[in-house]
Amino acid sequence: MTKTRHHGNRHGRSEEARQAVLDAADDLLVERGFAGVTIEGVAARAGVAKQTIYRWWPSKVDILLDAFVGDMNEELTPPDLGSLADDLTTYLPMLAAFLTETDQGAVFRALAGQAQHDPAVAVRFRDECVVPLRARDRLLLERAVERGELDGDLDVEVAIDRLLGPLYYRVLVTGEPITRTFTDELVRDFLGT
Amino acid sequence: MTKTRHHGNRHGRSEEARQAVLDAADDLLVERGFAGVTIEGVAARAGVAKQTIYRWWPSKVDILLDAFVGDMNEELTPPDLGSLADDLTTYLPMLAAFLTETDQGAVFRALAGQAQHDPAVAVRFRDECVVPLRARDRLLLERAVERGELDGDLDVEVAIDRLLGPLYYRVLVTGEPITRTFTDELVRDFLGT
Amino acid sequence: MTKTRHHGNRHGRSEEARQAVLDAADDLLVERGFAGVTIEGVAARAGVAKQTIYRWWPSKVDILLDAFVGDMNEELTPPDLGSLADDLTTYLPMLAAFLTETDQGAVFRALAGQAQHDPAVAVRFRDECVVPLRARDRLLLERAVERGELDGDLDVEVAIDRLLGPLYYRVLVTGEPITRTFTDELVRDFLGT
Amino acid sequence: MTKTRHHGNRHGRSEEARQAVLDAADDLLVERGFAGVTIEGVAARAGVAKQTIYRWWPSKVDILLDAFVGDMNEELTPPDLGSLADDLTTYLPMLAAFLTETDQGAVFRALAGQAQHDPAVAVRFRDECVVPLRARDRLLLERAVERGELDGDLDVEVAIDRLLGPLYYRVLVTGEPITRTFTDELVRDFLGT
DNA sequence: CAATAAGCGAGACGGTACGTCTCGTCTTTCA
DNA sequence: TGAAAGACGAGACGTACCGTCTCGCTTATTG
Repeated sequence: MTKTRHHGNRHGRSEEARQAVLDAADDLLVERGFAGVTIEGVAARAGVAKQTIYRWWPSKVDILLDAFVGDMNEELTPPDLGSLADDLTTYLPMLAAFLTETDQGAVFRALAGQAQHDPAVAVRFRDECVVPLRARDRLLLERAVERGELDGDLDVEVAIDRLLGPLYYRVLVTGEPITRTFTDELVRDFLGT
Repeated sequence: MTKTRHHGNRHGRSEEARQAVLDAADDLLVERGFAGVTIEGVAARAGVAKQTIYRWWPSKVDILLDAFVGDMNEELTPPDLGSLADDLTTYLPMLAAFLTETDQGAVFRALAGQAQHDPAVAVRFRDECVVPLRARDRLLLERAVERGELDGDLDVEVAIDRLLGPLYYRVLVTGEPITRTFTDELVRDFLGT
Repeated sequence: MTKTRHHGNRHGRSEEARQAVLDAADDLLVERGFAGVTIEGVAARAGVAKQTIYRWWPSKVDILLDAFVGDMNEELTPPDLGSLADDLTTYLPMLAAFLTETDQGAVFRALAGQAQHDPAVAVRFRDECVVPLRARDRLLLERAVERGELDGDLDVEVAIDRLLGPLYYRVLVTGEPITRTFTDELVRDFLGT
Repeated sequence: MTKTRHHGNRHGRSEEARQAVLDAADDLLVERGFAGVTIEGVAARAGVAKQTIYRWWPSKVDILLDAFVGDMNEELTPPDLGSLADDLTTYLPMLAAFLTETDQGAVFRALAGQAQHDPAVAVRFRDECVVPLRARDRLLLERAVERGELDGDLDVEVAIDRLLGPLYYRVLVTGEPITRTFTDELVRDFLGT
C-alpha cells in the first residue's frame, strides 16, 4: 500500500508535516542562527501553512525543543568500557563534540541561550534537554558506584556538576576549544589520581 | 545652577541622554526580560529619540554591553584576606550572588544568552564581560602564586575553568541554587585538601 | 415513525441539514450582517459539517440566494383590489416594508450589495431576485392593462422602472425613509392624475 | 526646486505615498473588483508599507471614499445651457455614463454595495458620496426655480428622487443599460410635457 | 555677536514577522 | 455514499518593531 500524501483527516495530525517542520527548523537554525528561525521561514521551508505550525507548537522554541528531544538518543550513547577512567576519558570528548559540532548541539546551545531570556523556556529546557543529558552522565557514575570504583556515599548530582561544569563553561561562556588534554585533566582531577 | 535640559549642541553628545538610555535598558531588561528591551521601548522610557540611540549604539546588545561594563567594577571586588582558602571561600559566594541576584548579573546572563545566538555578540561578550570577570578570578590565583600557595607552573586559565566552571554551569544551565556548601566543596576540591 | 437524525446515507441529501443551513445563514445575516455570514459560522450554527455546505452550495452567496428564493413567495403578495390606483397605493408601502423591515429584505439588500462587487453574483441576483420581484410588479400593471386602465402600448418594463426606481433608490442609496406620502406621490405621478 | 522624494518627516504625511495608495486602490478595484482590493495588495502596488496605510486610513473602505471624493469634482460638471429641459437632457446621460463607465463610477458602485453590508459605511457613503452628487442634481433644479421654470414650492429633494431614482435603479439593481431614449423619457415625464 | 553646525525630540517612512482568522480542499470514520 | 469531524495549504488581517530619513529646535563654538 503506497501511503499517499494526505492533507489532514479526522484522526490526528499529519506526521509528514510534523517531520518537515522539525527538519526545517533544524536546518534554518544551523544555517542562519536562532534569529533566522522564524515561523514564516519554517513554514515556507517545510511547505506547510503557518497555521499548521501554530496548531501544534506554541512558539519556535517549542519546535526546537521537539527537534532536540526527537534525535538526542541517537547521537550520544555513553560508553561502557568496564572502568570509570576509560568511560570518562572517552565520554567527555564525545560530549564536547556533541555540544560544539553537531546540529543537535547547536539546538542545545540555542535553547540554552533562550533559557537565559525567558524563565518559562528555562524550565522546559532543563526538563527536556538538561535532565536527559544528565541521565547519561549519571549512568556512567552509577555504574562505577556499582563496580565499587566510587564511594557509595557520593552525591552524584554534585559530582556531575564538578566533572562537567568546566566543559559546559567553555562551551557556553568562554568559547575556548575543548581539547583532549583538557578533558583528560578533568577526569584525572575528578578521580583524584 | 539650574542646568536646563539641553537638546543637543555642536560639540559632543548629551551625557544625560546616554545615562537615561543605559538606565532604561537595564530597567526594561530586569522588568520584562531581553525580548522586552526594544529600541522603541528604551527610547520611550528614556525620553529620548530613537535616532539618538542609533547614533551611538548599533544595537540593543551594544547598549546592554555598555550598561554592564559601566557598573561592573563597583559591584564585585575580589577579597584579599591573606590566604587563598579564605579568599576563595569568600569570593565564590560573592560571584554567585552577583550573577544570580543583581541587575548586573541579569545583564550578564542576557548577554550570555544572546551570545549563543549570534557569534558577533559572542566575541564582544567574551571580550567585554568574560575577560574582565576572569581578570578578577585570575587576580586571586596570581596572588596565591606570589605567596607560594600555588605552584608557579599552574596553568591559571585552566585552573579558573575548573574552579568556576561548575558555578557557571549551575547559573546558566541547571539553574540549581548555589549554596555555601557547594562553593565550599569546590574550594576544598580545588585546593586538594 | 421516529425519524432519527441521520448522518449520511445512501439515499440523497439530508433535507434537515439543508434547512438548518438556510436558517443559520439567514439568522447570521440579520444578526451580524453580511460579513458575519461565514461558511464556518453557518456550519457551526447549523450543526453541520463545512463539507456538507460546500457539497451543495458553491459560496455563501448561493446560500443566501437559496434562502431568499425559498421564502419570497410567502411574504409579498400583490393586492388585487379592482383598481390600479388602489392596488398601487397599497402595494408600494408593502414593497417598501418588505425591503426595509423584513429578514427577506435584509437578504435582498445584502445580495444587491454583493452584486455590486461581483458580476457573477449580479447575474444570479437579477435572475433569481429581481426578476421574480418584478414579476409581481408586472402583474399589477398587466391586470390594469387588461382592465383598460393603462394603455396597451405601454412599455411595462420601463413603467416599472419609473414607478419603483425612486423607491429602490431610497432603499439602496439615500437610506431616506419611505413614507406613505412619498409612495402616494409616486403613484399619483405615475397615473398622471 | 525639485521636490525630492521624502520618507516621512516631522510635518505630516507624505503626499506622494497618499496619492500612490489612492491610485493603487482605484486600479485594483477596477481590475479585480472590491474583493481584490486588499490592504496588502494596495500596499504592494503602491510601493508603500502596510503600516503607512493603517496610519492614515482605518479600512479599505476609507481609502475608496478618499479616492472617490478626491476626483469627483473633475469628472461630473452639470451643464448650464439656459433651459431645464436642455440641462436635464444633457445631464442624465452624463450621470449615467459617470456611474457605469468611469473608474469613479466603479468606486461609487462598490461603496454603494458595501453600504448594504455595513451601516457605518452606509452613513459615510451617503455623507461623502451621495450628498455631493445630489448637490449637483439640486443645482440644476434650483437654477430652474430661479428662472421660473419650476414651481418655487417644489420639494427639490423629492423631485431628485423621482427624476433620478429610475436611473440609479437600473445602475444598481437591474443592470439594464441606460439609453438616451430612457433618459429622454424620464426628463419628459418629469417636466410633464 | 550673529552665523553655523552638531545633537536632540519627534515621528513618518519602507519593511519583516508576528499570531489570528477564514477560506476552500482533503481524508477518515461512522451510520 | 452522505454527513460529521477536523487537519491541511493558502493568504489577508491588523500590530509591533526594525532601522532610516527628514524636520525644526537648541546650544556651544567660531568668524
